[in-house]
Formats: sequence, C-alpha cells, structure tokens
Amino acid sequence: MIENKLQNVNIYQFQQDLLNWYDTNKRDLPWREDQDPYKIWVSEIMLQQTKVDTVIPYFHRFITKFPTLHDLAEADQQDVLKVWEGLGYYSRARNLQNAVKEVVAAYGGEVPHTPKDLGSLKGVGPYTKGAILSIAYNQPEPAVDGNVMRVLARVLKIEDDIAKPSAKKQFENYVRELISQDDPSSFNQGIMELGALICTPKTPMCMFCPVQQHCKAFAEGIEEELPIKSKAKKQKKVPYAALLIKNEKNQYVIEKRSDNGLLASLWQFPMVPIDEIGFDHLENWVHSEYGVKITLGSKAGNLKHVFSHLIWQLEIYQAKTIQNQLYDQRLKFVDKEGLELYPFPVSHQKMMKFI
DNA sequence: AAGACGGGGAG
DNA sequence: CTCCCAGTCTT
Repeated sequence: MIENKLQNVNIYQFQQDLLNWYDTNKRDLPWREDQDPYKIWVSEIMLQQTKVDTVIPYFHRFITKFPTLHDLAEADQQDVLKVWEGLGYYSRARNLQNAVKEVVAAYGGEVPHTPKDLGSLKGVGPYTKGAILSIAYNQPEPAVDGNVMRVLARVLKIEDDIAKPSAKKQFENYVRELISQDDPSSFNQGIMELGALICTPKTPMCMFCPVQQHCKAFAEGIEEELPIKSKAKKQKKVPYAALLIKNEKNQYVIEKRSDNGLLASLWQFPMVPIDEIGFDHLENWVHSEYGVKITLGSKAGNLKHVFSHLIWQLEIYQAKTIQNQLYDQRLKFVDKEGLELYPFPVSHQKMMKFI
C-alpha cells in the first residue's frame, strides 16, 4: 500500500523542492540558533499542541531560568511550573523535568541519541523522539506531527481519518520512504514549516507551494477537503463557586491542587462543586472540607473557562474568615502581592481581576 | 480505541 | 459566540 501511494512520486525532486524552499523561507526561531539537544528538546515539548508565536516568549524565559539540562534537573518543581504558567498541559513540564533527572542519573547528562533510550523518557513520544533525533542528531527518523499529516495527506491524497491513532503509523512509514538521508533535520523541519506557513488547515496557499507539482490533492482540486478528520466530542459543563476568601489581615486563601490530574500541582482559589453539594450548603461544605469557617459575601462575577474536555462555569464570590491560621495542608494565606509567587492556571489568573 | 489533559486564535 | 488546532499518557 505504501508503494501504491508513493509510486508516482519523484522522491528526489520532492526532497530538493522542499529543502530549497526551507533554506530560504525558514523562520528565525530561538531554538534554531544552535543544535543544543537540550534546547531542541525543550522547544519540542513546548511546541506540542501549541503555536510557535505562543511558545517563543516561554522558551526565552525557560532557557534564561534553566540554561542547561543540569539547571533544570536541580530546580524546584514549583519554579518550573511558574515558568510554564499559562502555557497549558502542565504534565509536559513535570514530565520534562523528570526525564531530565533521568538523563543526569542514567546517561551522564547527555541527551540519549538512540530511539530506544530517548523514547523511554517521560513525555517523549514518537513525535518528540523523531524530532530530537533528526534535528539535534541529524538521524533520518520520522517526526510526524499534525503539520506533517496534513501536508502528506494532501500531497499523497491519503483519505484515512487522521484523528485515529492507527493513522499515524502509516504517515511514519511514508516519511521513512520520503525523508532526505543527506539532511533529515531540514527535511523534517521543512515539512512542518510548510504546514505552518503554506499548507495551512484552511485556505492553503497552493500558489506559493514549493511542492505543488507533487501534490495529488492540488491536482484534483480537493486540497480543502483533506485531511479527513473526525470531530471531537463536546465538553462537559461543570459549575463551581470559586471563593476569594479574605481574612482580617487582607490575606487570601489559596489552595495547592493535587499532584496528579487536571492542573496538577498548580495553585487556585478554593472551588466548591455546587452541583454536587448544593449552593445552600456552601459554607458548611467549606468548613468540613477545608476546616475554614467562612461568611459568604457578594458575588463578584462569572467566568467561563474552556478546556479541551470540559468547561468550568465559575461563579466568583467574595467571602470572609476571622481565622488567621489554616489547618489544611493544601491551604495557605497570601497577600495580594504574594499571589504572583505561585503558579496559577489562566482561569484563576482571570479571577485575580476581581480582587 | 477512547478519554484526560490547556490555552489561544480566526472568523 | 463557534470552530479549529493536536502529542503523550492512562485506562
């Protein structure tokens, strides 16, 4: 089946057209300034599910704070999360630090350069493994992300549902056939760059495409119909009362979230799942859950926060407590200025505007 | 194979 | 508002 899709493709010409275009059109990106495997690694983790423009400032701050793999390995996890604050998918940061510790412990601080060793590290899946091996170590390994699937689905007219896990293996096999042995780094980066700049999800700029003459979808005028991708299902709505609890010293109660699951190890203002406990029992529930006696005050506003799999509907309330001491390990009093020392998810950064 | 896991941008 | 984007881990 691979032979069938590739039999009419001039592989050498495809490589040359792509590599020539990439050479003159690649963006100047901070992780392209050298071939430091650590920096390539950090950038590839940040770029998962995240656009280049969003990543750039985070990458600068991260490398300034943790210039080497050893700096990251020795860092406090809360400091790592603070630099990651707002970027999302926080398990990426926790897994990256765990993996870096493993590299120090098991590989003398040198990023592994075999597929087996590299792929065994936490947070390094098939894509990231191929990206590091090709970009940092110039090995002809596939690095199939969404861009690559979109470009190849169009060029080769692949009509499988790319949302299915089974589809990705096929694309890796195509890349193994197509990839330049002379410059696998530029080939992989080039095809991703093409997907980001020309072969975009909507209204691709086929007139400027360096591989237009290789593209089956363009030839048939079906580039807008590919790739085929099934829709995600809708998110569940979850209502909460989120509490800005202030004591008599103008300090606020904040809570460290569990070290696993959603927004793990980040901080938040206490949230009450009102559909489970009922709004009338709010003060009692806070007392039994957190050991904090509060008096509910006025409503400060509403926030809707959308995740990929659920929607938080937050009703923000002011509340008071006369306690100056907390007995729950998760909780802490901090003043307004102290809030910025802790990593908060974006939803709770938005809540701070109501203070 | 399906669900958990964030956040941002375009229209 | 609604729709789109999409790697890795867990179940």
